[in-house]
Amino acid sequence: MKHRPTIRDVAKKAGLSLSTVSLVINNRGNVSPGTRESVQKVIRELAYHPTRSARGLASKTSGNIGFILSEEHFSQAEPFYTRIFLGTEFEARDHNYYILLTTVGNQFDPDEYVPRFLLERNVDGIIIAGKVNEKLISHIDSLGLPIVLVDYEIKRAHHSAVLIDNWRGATLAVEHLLSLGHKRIAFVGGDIRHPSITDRHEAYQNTLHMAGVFLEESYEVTDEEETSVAGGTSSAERLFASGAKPTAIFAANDAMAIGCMRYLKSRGMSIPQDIAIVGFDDIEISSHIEPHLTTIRVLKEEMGKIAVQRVVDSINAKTKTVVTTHVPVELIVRESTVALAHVED
Amino acid sequence: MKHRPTIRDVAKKAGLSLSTVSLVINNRGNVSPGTRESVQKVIRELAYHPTRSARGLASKTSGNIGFILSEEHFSQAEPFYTRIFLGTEFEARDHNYYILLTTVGNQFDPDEYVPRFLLERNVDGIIIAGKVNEKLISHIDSLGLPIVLVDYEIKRAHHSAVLIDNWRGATLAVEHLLSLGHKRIAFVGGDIRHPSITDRHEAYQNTLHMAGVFLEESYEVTDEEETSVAGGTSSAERLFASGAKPTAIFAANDAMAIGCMRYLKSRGMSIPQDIAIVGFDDIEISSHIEPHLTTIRVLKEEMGKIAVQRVVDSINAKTKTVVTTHVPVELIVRESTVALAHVED
DNA sequence: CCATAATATCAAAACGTTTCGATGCCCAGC
DNA sequence: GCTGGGCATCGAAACGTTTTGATATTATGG
Repeated sequence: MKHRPTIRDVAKKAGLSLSTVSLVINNRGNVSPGTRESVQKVIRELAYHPTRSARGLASKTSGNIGFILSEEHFSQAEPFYTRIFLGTEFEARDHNYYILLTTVGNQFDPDEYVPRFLLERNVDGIIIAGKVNEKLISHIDSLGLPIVLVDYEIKRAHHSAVLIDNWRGATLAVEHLLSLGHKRIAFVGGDIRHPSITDRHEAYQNTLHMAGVFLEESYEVTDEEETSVAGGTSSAERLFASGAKPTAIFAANDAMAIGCMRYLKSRGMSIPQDIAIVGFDDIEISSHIEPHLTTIRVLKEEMGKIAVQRVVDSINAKTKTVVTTHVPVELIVRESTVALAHVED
Repeated sequence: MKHRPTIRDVAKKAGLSLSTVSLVINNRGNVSPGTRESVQKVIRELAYHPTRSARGLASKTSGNIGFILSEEHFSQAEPFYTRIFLGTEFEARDHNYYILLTTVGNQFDPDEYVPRFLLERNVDGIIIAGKVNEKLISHIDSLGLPIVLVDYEIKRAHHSAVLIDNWRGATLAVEHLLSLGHKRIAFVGGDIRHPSITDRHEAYQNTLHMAGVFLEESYEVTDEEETSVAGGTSSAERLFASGAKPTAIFAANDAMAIGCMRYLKSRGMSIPQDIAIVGFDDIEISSHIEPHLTTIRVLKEEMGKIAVQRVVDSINAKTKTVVTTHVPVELIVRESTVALAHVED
């Protein structure tokens, strides 16, 4: 008996059939309490543990959850989606799943490349973080795998999603600036086609509108390709080149806010005295950069955690139900915002 | 034909046996070029792809690599090992492996808890990051799985390891301070039992010794439990309480350096004018904190990458060979160090 | 030209589970 | 006393590959 014990060994020692042992292992079927207990005893004695691949083959189940992220988001420094991913790793453990990570390009052609774990039937459900090609999503749908979207949304198709309360976050941010006396509040957007950014933009406009503040178009820079630090710098540059004279900037995320700060500093403006600035996401750097950035806190790990719960629910559910969760946000006031010194305008 | 094609379908359509098709798939055995090609053609036509669990069951192989991290290191904020982990995720993709992550406590009792992927035979090799219980390591050894250690080392047992060039890094750091005219250079250590910290400590002592600098024991604080920000703060406090009058501090890692900075600032000392400080690791915060921290850069993602290469090599190798890699380090001079203003002593 | 070796292919067994349908049993209901 | 139905258990098939050993064919060397 050099080999690891198999379910066969357990059955033999317990004097029962394979099927009964299997039923005990999976807590299923009608097994008498006495039998159940004696099987469990034998399992303990032999230190038996079922093999994942055998189990997978027989039950068409993998015990894994696929995590899909677009390549551009999984850059070394990406502080946002990476956190969500780590959140899923934590939570998966408690549900006895493992996370398989893959990245995908912006394009998707099922004849060209399909994530390996899909081809190999190696996942029971999928978590998609951020924006990916919709063809990929419908391809996964056609495989019948449960999908949970994180920080992304698709209008027509119905999928469970874990979303940021972007509208409220952006509203909090702009109201904070308004309450400090700012009126000429610029918006710096990045990739405005991402649903999250779109929402933040609209909430920005709405909040100003409700407050009776009307600004020229030049106060909104929304044609930047990348919602990144570099994008923030170039957006800030164009903002000021356009002739706008903001006293505050609301950036669509912390990366862009940091990019703006970089530009402002390079032009000798001081933050927050000359320009106040608010970000969104509360990535780790934000609390260390100088001045510490006022921002909207998003619970990134929490989003990953919820995503795992959702996808596990879907895997176990017989009936397909979609659930959309909006995780709450919080305004974190730090040093990059201060009351407007002298009221102009 | 509603189902996914199996290897059987391929064999039938190609007019060959299962075995031959399998040989083609795995690029093995003697298959005539013509046959090989026609099989590949059929595979393409049917869009066939082998199933992971079936393959796993038959070949006793999982296609996964286990990543083990101690719980305390996988805290939400842990910026060091998390990076190594992400590095492995990247690299694994290129080798057609997936990474399964698990955390373990400081204690290890094989009768109590064993990582699930070991019980389920769901990994082909193991990467261990940082310090974990040695009993766990020998338990894995007894399973016959290849192990690669990252940022950890065990004297007696021989395992492949990916290590930081701690000696050189610490030497660079201290020499940098010496070259700026500092002599009273304190060392703040944290968990001195971790091999990496030990090495840094010894290199610190050696470098001072070579330079003919001799300091009292009070300049070394090495009895802190945690190599963390909090540990840094409390170490700094005790350093100054001991009567030492350092003009510079070499902290065993960035977290501790940041902790020290926190203490120094709270006591109204200015960095680097009153006290220069050097860290180790170059975590992301270090380039954003004020003043930007001078430190030793460690290529964390690179370490993860190398670890994957090593473990994949070991998996494929018939003969067990151990390889130790020291990844190079680099001194990054930022704002927290400056030449000593007036020479004392 | 024969013996041996290398090449190409195949049939069958093995991998370790889950699941399906069958079977016997005991008990409730009429 | 018979019938139908849940309960507990079982035997066998199924899951989709790889691997092993056999066999037929072709090449190689003396």
